[in-house]
Amino acid sequence: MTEHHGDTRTRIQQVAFDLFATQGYEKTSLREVAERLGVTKAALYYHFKTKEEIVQSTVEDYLRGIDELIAWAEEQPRTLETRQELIRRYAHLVAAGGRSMRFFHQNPAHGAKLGEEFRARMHRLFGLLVDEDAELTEKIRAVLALFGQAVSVMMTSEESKMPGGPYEPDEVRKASVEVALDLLEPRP
Amino acid sequence: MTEHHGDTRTRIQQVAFDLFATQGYEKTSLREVAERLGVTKAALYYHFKTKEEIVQSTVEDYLRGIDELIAWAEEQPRTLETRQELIRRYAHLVAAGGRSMRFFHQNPAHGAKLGEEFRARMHRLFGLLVDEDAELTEKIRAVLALFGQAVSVMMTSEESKMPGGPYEPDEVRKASVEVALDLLEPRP
Amino acid sequence: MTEHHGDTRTRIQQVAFDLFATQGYEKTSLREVAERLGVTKAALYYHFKTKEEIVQSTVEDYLRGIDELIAWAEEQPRTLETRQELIRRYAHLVAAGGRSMRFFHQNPAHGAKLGEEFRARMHRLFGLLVDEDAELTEKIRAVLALFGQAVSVMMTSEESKMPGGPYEPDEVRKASVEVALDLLEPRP
Amino acid sequence: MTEHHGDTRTRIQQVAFDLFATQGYEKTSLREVAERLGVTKAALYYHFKTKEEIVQSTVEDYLRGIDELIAWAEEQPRTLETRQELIRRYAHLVAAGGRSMRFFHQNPAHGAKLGEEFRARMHRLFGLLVDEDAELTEKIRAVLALFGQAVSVMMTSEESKMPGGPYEPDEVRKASVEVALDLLEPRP
DNA sequence: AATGAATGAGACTTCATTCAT
DNA sequence: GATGAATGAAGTCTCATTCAT
Repeated sequence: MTEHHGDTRTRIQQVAFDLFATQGYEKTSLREVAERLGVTKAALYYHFKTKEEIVQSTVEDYLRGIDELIAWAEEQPRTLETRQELIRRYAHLVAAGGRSMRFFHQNPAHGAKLGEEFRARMHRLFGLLVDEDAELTEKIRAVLALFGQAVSVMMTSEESKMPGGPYEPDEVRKASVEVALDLLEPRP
Repeated sequence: MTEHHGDTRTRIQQVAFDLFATQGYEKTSLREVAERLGVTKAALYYHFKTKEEIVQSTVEDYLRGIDELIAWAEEQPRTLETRQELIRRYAHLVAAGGRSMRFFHQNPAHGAKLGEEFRARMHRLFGLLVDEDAELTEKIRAVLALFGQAVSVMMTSEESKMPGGPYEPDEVRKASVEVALDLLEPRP
Repeated sequence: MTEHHGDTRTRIQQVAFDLFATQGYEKTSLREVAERLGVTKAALYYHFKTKEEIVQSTVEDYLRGIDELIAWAEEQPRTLETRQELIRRYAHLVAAGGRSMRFFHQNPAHGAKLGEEFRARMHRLFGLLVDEDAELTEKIRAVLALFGQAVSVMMTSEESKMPGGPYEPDEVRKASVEVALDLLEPRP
Repeated sequence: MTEHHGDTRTRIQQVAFDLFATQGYEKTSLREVAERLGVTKAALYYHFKTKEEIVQSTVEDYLRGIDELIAWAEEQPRTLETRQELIRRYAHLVAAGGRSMRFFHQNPAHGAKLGEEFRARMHRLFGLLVDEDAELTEKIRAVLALFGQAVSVMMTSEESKMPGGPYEPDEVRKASVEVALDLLEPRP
């Protein structure tokens, strides 16, 4: 579905997202994006109808990935094995999501539309990990298992230098999954 | 230390923060805050020199609390017992922080100054929980033990309805601490 | 006519005028004046009805002095001797005017009222120094004879450090008068 | 060096400066400028980054002219002949300066930057006209020779109607130069 | 495929001023 | 004699967006 408008389009998305993730969506003006690309603001409007659309188009794949994951999980039996696989797959999504994923977690309160869409998906994932009548501690464990995947990616990024780091993305993903699986392990 | 400017000052902080936490700092205009309070924008400027100052002044206590916690921990022996107590105390801070804490976690990329100050503190807490040469999984566990406290508060708030909820703040705090302590438990 | 409202009134005038002369009337806010005095803005309004009134009341004496000079000159015969005495007296006024005089010359475009009143007086003084059908060079000499008195005072002030200075006010006044009288001397 | 932004840019400078010179920089709002041009305020900001920049860009040529004059004079022998030529050239600059020059002399206290830059140049010109250890009267004569050029231009302008006027700009320039040269003439 | 010029809305902020106490 | 709290008007500036070229 990603039309091939040359590569300016892609460069816009990249530059815009790096800025969005660093400074926030609101704080980043299209003037800034345009300047950094060496084009005019108007050029951005040739490729995208609105500022929001830059976000949407970039984030689309990521959201679709989550949707597919949800769809898959809903067809599986509600077993521990499924839950574990869910985490494993989600970790891959998050790791691949890169920019997109960073954006969501850095701009949670980001103007209604997208923010809400993202939160909705998180809730459904959560619902797939834990029963409504489960113990509170179990619920918290589930939330952390989920959030843990994002946190790990953040820890990897250059800016938020973590002591001992930096780590290889893959190494981090494996470790977070390990921690998450442990969190999902049933307690006596 | 908070001067007694009557109570308009306090009302401004409350209204402003509820809006900041809900819609984000940038998306919330002082016009909105003023209208909701039934005063003019200029009135806000009588009490605070700048929009940022509304945030700063409100968040001050919370940050100071963390600073004190850090100071305390740095004087303790680096034992498991200390780390556990650190989490317990941090959980109390977060629970009491309410508005302030919500703001930080919802606006992490918020304009340099405050955002950075907050992140710096998180790093120091992290450094107190785990050694620099520890296993990566242990580090991730530490981060989650910390973030877990914030996540819990969010789960309590009305908007982000969590299935089975809402829960009592106290109940949630205890549960998150339990999960966190478990995460800190040394693995073989 | 200067009521004796204690001395706060006078202190306000002094502080205000130093700021007006340094930064300009518009650039100086009453907040600044009040702060430098250690009182509230509202206090200024106890002593003066408006910002403009601070100026008016302070400048009053100076303008009245000029008015009297004009009145005096208009009763004298239109001789060189009179013109010379006019300059001498004007030089004294300017030297005594200090703050007031500085203000006028630093804020010539200052909002209609006062600025215009001042300019009108300059014109009348000018008319007393030179005939309407005189040579253009003679007119220019007259203007400079007049302006020269103000310029001298400015040269004395600390900020606009003049090489070789600073000079004694009195010394400067005498020198400027000398130059001015020379300018008025009839040319062949 | 002045980029060719079409001619709106130039119209802005003209309209703005006429207002600045008439009412002062502070008293003139960009709303006023925009209205008089039949554009929106935002249009001004397309052409100039700030209100101050409108001034700067317009005044640039004038300041550069003075700089060149100073540079020239500093390479000449310090003779009476040089000083006289300095005045002649300065008179031309001032006459050509028109709007720019009017602005400086009407807004001497204008916000630090530009005002200070202008004053600095005046000081250097002054230093070129007179030795540091000269008689005080000689210094005053030099200052008047300099200021005289500006005063003349002001006298020409429509608003400050001078009796017997209005005069031709060129006629005025010649007369002021004559007066100035006389002021520079060495006294016994 | 992109630019130059412009707009309308609205943001933060500052100011002179008022008035009950 | 002065303050604390507030206001209304206005100011500078920024932004997302449009459109003819």
